[in-house]
Amino acid sequence: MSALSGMTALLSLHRSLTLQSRFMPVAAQLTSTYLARRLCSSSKTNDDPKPPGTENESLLENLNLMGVDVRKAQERQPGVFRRAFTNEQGVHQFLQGKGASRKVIAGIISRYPRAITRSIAHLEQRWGLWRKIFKTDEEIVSILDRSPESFFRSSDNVNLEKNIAFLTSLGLSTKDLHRMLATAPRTFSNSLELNRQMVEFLEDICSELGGKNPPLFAKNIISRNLYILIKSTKRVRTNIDILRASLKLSDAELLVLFQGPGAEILDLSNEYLKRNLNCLELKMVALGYQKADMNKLIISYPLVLYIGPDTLSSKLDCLLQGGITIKQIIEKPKVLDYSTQNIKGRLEQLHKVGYDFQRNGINILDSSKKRFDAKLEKLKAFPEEYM
DNA sequence: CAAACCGGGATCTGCCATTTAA
DNA sequence: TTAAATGGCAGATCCCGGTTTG
Repeated sequence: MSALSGMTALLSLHRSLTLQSRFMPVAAQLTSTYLARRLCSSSKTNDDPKPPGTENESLLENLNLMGVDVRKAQERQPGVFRRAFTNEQGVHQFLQGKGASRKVIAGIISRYPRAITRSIAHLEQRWGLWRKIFKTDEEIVSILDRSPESFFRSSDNVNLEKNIAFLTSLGLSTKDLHRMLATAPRTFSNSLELNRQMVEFLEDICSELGGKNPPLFAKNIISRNLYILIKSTKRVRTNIDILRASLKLSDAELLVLFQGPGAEILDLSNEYLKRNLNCLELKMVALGYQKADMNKLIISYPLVLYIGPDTLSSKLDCLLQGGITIKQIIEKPKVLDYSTQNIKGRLEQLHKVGYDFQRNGINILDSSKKRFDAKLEKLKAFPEEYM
């Protein structure tokens, strides 16, 4: 051991790990290291219940060599550091083999230390399940880098497998599944039961509203809002209630709204949704419009409720100052998609060429930069057509 | 042909609280 | 009793362009 520890300082991390694991062939490590460590520590410190000795120190040393933020890791999951056995070397090698850089691996362990309690066999299996959805290891590594917890929080591979089968059975396309695992990876670590509850809840809503095809309703909502399954049914239910009470639509209209564009706002935090609803109403009333106008806006463009009060307020003011009416915005709400900065810039450019919004509408604001610029060139060349 | 419609793509974790398992 | 597993929460848009329509 002393020769080893003397050398590690000079060796690269990779080599030092390789060297250390020579004492235990990787294959054997999976099953036997737990025992080996146990035996090792108990032989040294017989009846001391919490042997501090070499085990914990070698863990700390390994983690430091890997560049892990040990302090942070200990704060997050102290229990991991009291374990008799951890598999940091195996996990490191595994991730390295999947193409994760040293920095990425360190980040993963720093943020989710429990990762080092997983065995290689377990990781291989889990990785294989993720690979049913992702085509490359790189994709998975990038998700782990972003959200280590999503991959490591559950050790239940059977549950993961069932989740994949369940989500597939809903009629979600492989593309949907791919996007879901990429953007809301936590969904796959949910218990199957939790996911099932949300789906059933959505189906119940459909039935409640007199819908004829609850499974399709649920599927539509999920594919339009990939985050829905990592929200609580309580949250979604409250949002549905809030919208139902505020918009006063018929059941049929609600059905269309929720599985259409409205799906995107079902996962907002309840308070946020309420606040935005209130602020929007205040703003509309202040501008001299009715609640019915607001409802029309929300129904055709529910994402308006996604916009924070300050942003929305300044965006509307900006449009109004540019000579556009609320009525026009209600007709073509997609303009609200664009940033206030963008809108402001475009309004200025259009004013310079004397564009008449009353005559020509505001659709021009809802276009990609390329298309807008092309249009603007034409306006400069043939201004008379628009004056 | 241009305008209008419409959906897609980027991205959404990291922490705390509670329940369950050993 | 401890650690592991699991559930839940807050946070808060913008842009592009393929396809359809007229």
